[in-house]
Amino acid sequence: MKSRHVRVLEALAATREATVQELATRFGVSVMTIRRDLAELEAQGELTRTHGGAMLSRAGIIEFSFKEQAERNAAEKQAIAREAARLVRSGMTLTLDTGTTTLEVARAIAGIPDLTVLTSSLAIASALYGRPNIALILAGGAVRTGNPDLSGWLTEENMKRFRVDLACIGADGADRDGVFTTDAGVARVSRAMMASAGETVLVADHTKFEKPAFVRFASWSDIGRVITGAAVSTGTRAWLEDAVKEITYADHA
Amino acid sequence: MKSRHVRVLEALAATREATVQELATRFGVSVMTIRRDLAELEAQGELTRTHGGAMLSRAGIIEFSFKEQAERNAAEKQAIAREAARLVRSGMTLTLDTGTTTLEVARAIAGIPDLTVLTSSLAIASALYGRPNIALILAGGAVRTGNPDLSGWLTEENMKRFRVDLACIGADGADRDGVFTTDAGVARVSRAMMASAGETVLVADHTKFEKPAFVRFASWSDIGRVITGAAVSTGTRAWLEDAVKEITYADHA
DNA sequence: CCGGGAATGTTCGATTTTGCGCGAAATTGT
DNA sequence: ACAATTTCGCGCAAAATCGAACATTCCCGG
Repeated sequence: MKSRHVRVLEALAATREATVQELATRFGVSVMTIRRDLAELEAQGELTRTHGGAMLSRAGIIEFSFKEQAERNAAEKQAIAREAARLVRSGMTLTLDTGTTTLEVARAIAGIPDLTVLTSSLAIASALYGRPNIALILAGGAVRTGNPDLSGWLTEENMKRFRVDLACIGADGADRDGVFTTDAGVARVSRAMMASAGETVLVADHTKFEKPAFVRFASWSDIGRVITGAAVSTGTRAWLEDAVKEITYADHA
Repeated sequence: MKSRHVRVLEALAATREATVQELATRFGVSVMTIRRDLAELEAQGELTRTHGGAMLSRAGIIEFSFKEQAERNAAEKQAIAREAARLVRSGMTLTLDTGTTTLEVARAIAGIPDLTVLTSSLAIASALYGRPNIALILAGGAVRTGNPDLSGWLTEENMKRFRVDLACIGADGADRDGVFTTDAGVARVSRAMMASAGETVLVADHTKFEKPAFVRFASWSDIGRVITGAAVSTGTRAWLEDAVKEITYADHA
């Protein structure tokens, strides 16, 4: 039933409006069920009901959607994000890398006053869009297919034009030799981010460790701080604490 | 058992949602076991339970919304967009300005093969995201508050780095003296777009004419072609046809 | 081979969701 | 303005689902 709510909204996102009858046959339920769905969604402010159907809410607001990849270890990532947010003070400038973990960081810092955020992720841009307390700068570049983010030479060059207090970067893998990602273009963007930041913090959940991933874009000497989950193995902690000065193990009870 | 948790998430990553029954038969366990799995995974924030099954929690719908008169003259704007799409051939490069009319143009050209689109609008980027036939480049810059688009010096400089076949620009107003918009930053971006395009086409519905709007960002000599609605007054047509070579009046029955 | 604990299966009452009938309300056509 | 048509929503009953308590099976070290 909850899933049908989402589907109704998706249907409306495409056609802008739909009749009760259409939706009922589309989902194979009775009209009364659709009516109840629409009533709830209207109560949530998601749409506006009309006679015989519904249209997208708030007369004249258009909604668009990017698809974000399925997220794993959500609770751990949120705990990591909360720790990362503690590094951020009012008035700071920071860059946020692409990734689901950094997206959680974006959500965690959304309430801090007077921030300037530079990012290459459209997902993060969406999450912070409309916040009056955050000046949001999107690096230009080619939109990657399949992932809502930017990469390419333009993205890199744009990154080099800025200097920020803190770079918050993610990763697809990490081992003794350094930090990895799966996409070469994203790797170059991440390097540019680190180069123009006063401090670099790596946010990565425990599953990323001991798992290399195609492109090594940073060595541990480039990383000033690591925030990860409490579930990292003791074996990993051994060499990690040797390679990086500041390490935080975020705990999600 | 831990492996089943992962496999449940994998199954959901594929189908985005599943019923308890499906999962139970799929893994050869009882429904109660699946329920317990789902309860744990929900506690970890990995998914959202529904009645009868579960769906991905952060199955991320990323939303940009902007408040403008969108439904106003929607049919006319779509007719204009269809005409504009006829100018676009496979293999072309083009820039799309911010605005609801240009957004309709983006939707109209979404099916044309092998296009390269450069835009400053997050709404357009959203509409064209995921299309394999369109190489999408987003100009960098500051995200405007209240409107899902980019402006500022970075946006302008990025625009200057490209040369495209066609620039499709919108407007908030137009009169004998030229073309207007309400935001000075957007005006500068539009100017940069026109400067780097081989041809410029203005798309604007009939309500925009005889209505200046703060910043004049183009004179009629900069505009190669105008596409508007059939409802423009004869008085306006008189001077417009004198100022611009190619004019198309799109008709929406 | 045995015992303890965790995972799984089963039963059954409570909760939620769904569909239908009918009168009220709204929209449309004349 | 009036009437015909469509749509809406409330109450109630049927169906499905959920969750707690208890029984059973599996795993693993001693």
